[in-house]
Amino acid sequence: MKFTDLNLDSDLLKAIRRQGFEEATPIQAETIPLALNGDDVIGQAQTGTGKTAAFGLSILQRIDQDNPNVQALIISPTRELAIQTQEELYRLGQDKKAKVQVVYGGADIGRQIRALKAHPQIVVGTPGRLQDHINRRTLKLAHVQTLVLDEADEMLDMGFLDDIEKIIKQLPEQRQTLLFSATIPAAIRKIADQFMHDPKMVRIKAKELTADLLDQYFVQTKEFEKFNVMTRLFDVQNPELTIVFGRTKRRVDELSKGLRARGYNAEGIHGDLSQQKRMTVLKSFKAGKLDILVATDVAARGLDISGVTHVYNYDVPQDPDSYVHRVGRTARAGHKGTSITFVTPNEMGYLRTIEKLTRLRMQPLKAPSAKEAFQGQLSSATSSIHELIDGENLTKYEAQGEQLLDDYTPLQLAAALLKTISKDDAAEVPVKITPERPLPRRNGGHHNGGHHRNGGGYRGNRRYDHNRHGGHSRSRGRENRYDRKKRFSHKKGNQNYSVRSHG
DNA sequence: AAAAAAC
Repeated sequence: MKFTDLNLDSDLLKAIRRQGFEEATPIQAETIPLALNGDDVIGQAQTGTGKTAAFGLSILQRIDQDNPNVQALIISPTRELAIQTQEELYRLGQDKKAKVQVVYGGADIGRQIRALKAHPQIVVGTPGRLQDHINRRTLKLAHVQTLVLDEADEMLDMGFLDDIEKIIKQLPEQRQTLLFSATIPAAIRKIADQFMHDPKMVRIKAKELTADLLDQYFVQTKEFEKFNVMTRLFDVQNPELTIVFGRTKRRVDELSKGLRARGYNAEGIHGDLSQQKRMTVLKSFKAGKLDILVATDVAARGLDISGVTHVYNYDVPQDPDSYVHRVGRTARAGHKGTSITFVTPNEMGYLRTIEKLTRLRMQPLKAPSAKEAFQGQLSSATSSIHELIDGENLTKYEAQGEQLLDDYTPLQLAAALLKTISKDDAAEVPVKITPERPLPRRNGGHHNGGHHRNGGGYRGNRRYDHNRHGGHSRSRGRENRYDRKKRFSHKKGNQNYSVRSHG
């Protein structure tokens, strides 16, 4: 179905066209007519199916841009998702001149208050800060016509039920409610019974998340050698846009620090970082200035980052849903993706459970040997140097003869090669990652025993003192494209050592 | 058991 068949305003069609969309996704094709008709809708769909535009377009169509009141409210589980939703609505609503404001915690509330005074017609936010604005009476919801509960199952899991109920009580009874959720457990049904009127179900078949586009692997490895195995895999695969998921915030800190110590271009993101930091990290990852994003599950759901090639699960995810969401960050929009999950021998049961419940299969992958990793590094360095001398400027260099020697002496080229492979290089920095407490037993449903408090001696917290080696960055950031002299490190290529050859 | 979310 094409967007032009959906009875949308020319303003919206213009925005859609400008973004290069033509075909509506299944969730859009089914949801938009219902929502335009004013029906309540329960949409069962994973992220990445285009559900933001599904509710966004119908909201924008029904908005009265001459009415200064807040007419639509969208509640999101995480700040990043709220920001992303606001951005998408802004893009779709530009020609319509509808104002969209996002509010979330960890950011200056004064600025948000001023922005809310400027009369946005659509407000996107996270539960806590929305509640805060409501209490301060800086957000008035008396004229809201449409409420969207995005990632509703997620919000319930996070314990937002109370907040959401409180917010809903501020809304007019006469309104439209759109609820989106990947799963529809009993608790969601209850919310629907309580707060929705004769909702229409739109169900998108659990997107065959896989098969052709996503290559899923697992690597069996002992806890203490995981980190080394991971960097070897990086050396073999040359990650460009890679997300590494860790189980805890502390782990994410240690992993990103360790990766930087070994010269990888990595940054961490989790809920204890300032919102400022979270935003800059995500932004630079999206812009390709960062090769590796190390994240807790804060980044597992809903985030749409184009071009992610690899997802690593440094630890087996706690629950199957988490696995599905994490690996769903790659293989998006028709692109291929690879996921690699590390599993210790006694966690194999978890892996099998995930496979069973998600009906997904992971292929075993052998950890690369040190030699293979070394060859991977060598190959990267070689292709870097090749790029220096015969990349886009080959013809120029050929025409100018000795110009090459002026720019890069053979000594410099040799040094570049050596730097990448040298024993003194950052690649050799030993990194110690504090072992995590093992996962609780799956059966029985109750966490018996094992209730040590955090820091009860278990996390002995011996920090490794990394030698830092300044200067040598493995960044292949796109912004450095023309800064050739600095770019002595690897570049992609290296197909020979692709992970698929082990499959 | 952990993560997310309001100061």
